[in-house]
Amino acid sequence: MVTLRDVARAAGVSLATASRALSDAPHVSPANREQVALAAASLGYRPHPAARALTTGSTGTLGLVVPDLANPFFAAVAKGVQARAHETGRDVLVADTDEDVTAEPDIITRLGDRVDGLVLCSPRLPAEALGALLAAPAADGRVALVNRETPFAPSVSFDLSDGVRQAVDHLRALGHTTVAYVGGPAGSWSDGERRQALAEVAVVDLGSFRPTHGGGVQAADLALAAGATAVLCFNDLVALGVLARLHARGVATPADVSVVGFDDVPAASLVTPALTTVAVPLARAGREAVDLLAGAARGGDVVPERRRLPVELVVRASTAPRDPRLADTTPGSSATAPATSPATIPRTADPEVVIR
Amino acid sequence: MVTLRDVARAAGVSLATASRALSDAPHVSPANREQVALAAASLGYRPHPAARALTTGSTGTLGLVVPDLANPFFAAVAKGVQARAHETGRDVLVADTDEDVTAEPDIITRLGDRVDGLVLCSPRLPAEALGALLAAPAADGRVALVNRETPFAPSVSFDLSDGVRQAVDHLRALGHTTVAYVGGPAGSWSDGERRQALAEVAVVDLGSFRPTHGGGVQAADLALAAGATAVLCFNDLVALGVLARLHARGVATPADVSVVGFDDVPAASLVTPALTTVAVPLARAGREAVDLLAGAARGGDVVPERRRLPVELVVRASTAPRDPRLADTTPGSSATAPATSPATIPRTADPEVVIR
DNA sequence: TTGTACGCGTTATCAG
DNA sequence: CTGATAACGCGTACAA
Repeated sequence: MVTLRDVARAAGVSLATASRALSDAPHVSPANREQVALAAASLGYRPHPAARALTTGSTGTLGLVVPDLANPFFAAVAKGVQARAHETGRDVLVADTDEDVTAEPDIITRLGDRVDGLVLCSPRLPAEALGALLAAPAADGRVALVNRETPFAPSVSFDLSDGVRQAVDHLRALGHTTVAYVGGPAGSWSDGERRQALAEVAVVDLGSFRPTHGGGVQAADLALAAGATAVLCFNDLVALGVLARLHARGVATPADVSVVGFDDVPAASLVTPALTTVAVPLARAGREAVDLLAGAARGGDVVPERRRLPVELVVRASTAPRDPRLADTTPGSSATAPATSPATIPRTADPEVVIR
Repeated sequence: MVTLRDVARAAGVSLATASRALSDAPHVSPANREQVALAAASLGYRPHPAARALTTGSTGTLGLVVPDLANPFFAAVAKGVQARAHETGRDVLVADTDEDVTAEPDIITRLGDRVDGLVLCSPRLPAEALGALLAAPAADGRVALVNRETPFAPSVSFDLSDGVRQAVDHLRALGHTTVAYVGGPAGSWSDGERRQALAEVAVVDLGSFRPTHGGGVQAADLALAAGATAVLCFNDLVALGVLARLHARGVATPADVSVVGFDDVPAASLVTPALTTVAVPLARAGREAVDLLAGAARGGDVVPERRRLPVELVVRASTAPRDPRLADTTPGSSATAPATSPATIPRTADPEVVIR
């Protein structure tokens, strides 16, 4: 292994000068600077990361924690984090918690010791646990959240409420009066955000479901039972499940019922019918989270920056006018569900149909 | 920050004793051992990774290089690597090369300095470049390959030839006589492996295509033009493209033509019709690659271990008998393509139909 | 069994 | 502008 010592010797200077020359520090004669650069290049010198980390205190490494790398949602975020980190000369240490929320704190702590900053993408971690983690002085200003917000750390999330509005507007414009919402995990920040917008737009809430294909299959039957002609899903995976179940039961999409997803993962555009969905800038969120890490040196009790990225409805083939023959008559006159006053939002696994 | 020094002081012993106690080394009195453990626990001591790395020479970190984290194929491998690394107490540094083969060597070198071992998943890196990387003494026994083989490093790959055989047998059993193969990237190891099996089973080779949805769309028309009633694809993404194009052109799947994919990525089971595909144990490959790293201390010119994992055809809904009415008559009598002697395999981007 | 002291490769401080 | 030299936190010969 070639060390700085070797470079210094070859260049005929001291260790200190060699170090300064290579780190572009001032107080080095142009001549020496060049000699050192030359020697370093010809010897193929590469600084020892651990040694450097020991003295400087910074590792040149970022950490990323996700529940599941194989989930296209997190994969996209990871890709963004990775790209931005590399652009800024840093590497990224990833930890896949495999959806195990209980193991998360330990994993985060362990990772935290080895990195300069941490990007957390843990939708399911309870708020208290998250707060405790963020309270540790070591974490101060060194962690950024994605797809979730907290008073204790900067974050990059999405304008999900607006996404819901765009989707519902789209559906209403197509003449759908009874649209159902297939919710995501109960305590999840992002599901709450979606529901917030739902409160303003009279939708049949089917309850909470696992954010998977299976969850969608389960929800599809409920949506049909509720007489919905359009269903808005927590995410694309769920929407795909709904699509599959609908197809299996012989109801045509989008002729009989329209389906809208969330996230716009790659698979959304590959299925038939291609999924209408709310596109969310996942990779961009990852990139911006990295940038937030750098500028997060909040001295004292400055409120952490919260970025909320815009989302955009992508209309594809899974949505269509409610009924071609009725396309330009007045809608809303034949709603089948009884009008009820807005109740508290049901977030039980046992779906319950209410009008909101 | 709490250092070993603090622990030693709190336990009333020297640094050396504290160090030994914590690393389960011998020559420590039970009493002291306990005192140290207690002190460490109460102080919340966590060894400084960089300091440890500096003295021991090992970082407790593994590296993983993939072309695209968002590709479900690599995501699955990454997940396996991650899981196994964590089980063995190590972290993993991932590098997404973003399909940029030219940048790969640098990325690998950079990463190589920061890790104890490297798992390489670079299907497109030219053999010479790979050889050069592996020739570096620093790489000796510290890198394992996934989905690719070389004489210079251990590897975990798949029995792709057998997969092709299983797929073709399945198709033949269903009465298909004209089956087309949609190839992957020309120089790719795994495409070569598939083609090796094709040489034995008379198939219409459509040539090489980009391993994407678009590649499949492009190939579908060619398959139709070639009069194929069944098409075997390089991977699931391509197969999905074929499916989509077929659907768009009004040819029914699997009634008119059967489609088989490769890899069994999650999306394969989510589409309609669900894709018949050759399942490949991606995550397992990732895990085993990690294990190969550990035992790869090959002193001298021992030949590196090559593991080849079994694959399995998963029959779903995208394949069916060629023609229900002819299901039990003798097949092969009405092949439309002219019989030609096996020629060299066309691997140009300009597809060329040949009988093999 | 225990403690002292040195070294790992760099950066940073402080005289020259 | 330059060069000794002291950390950084830990592991480990070596001596006690």
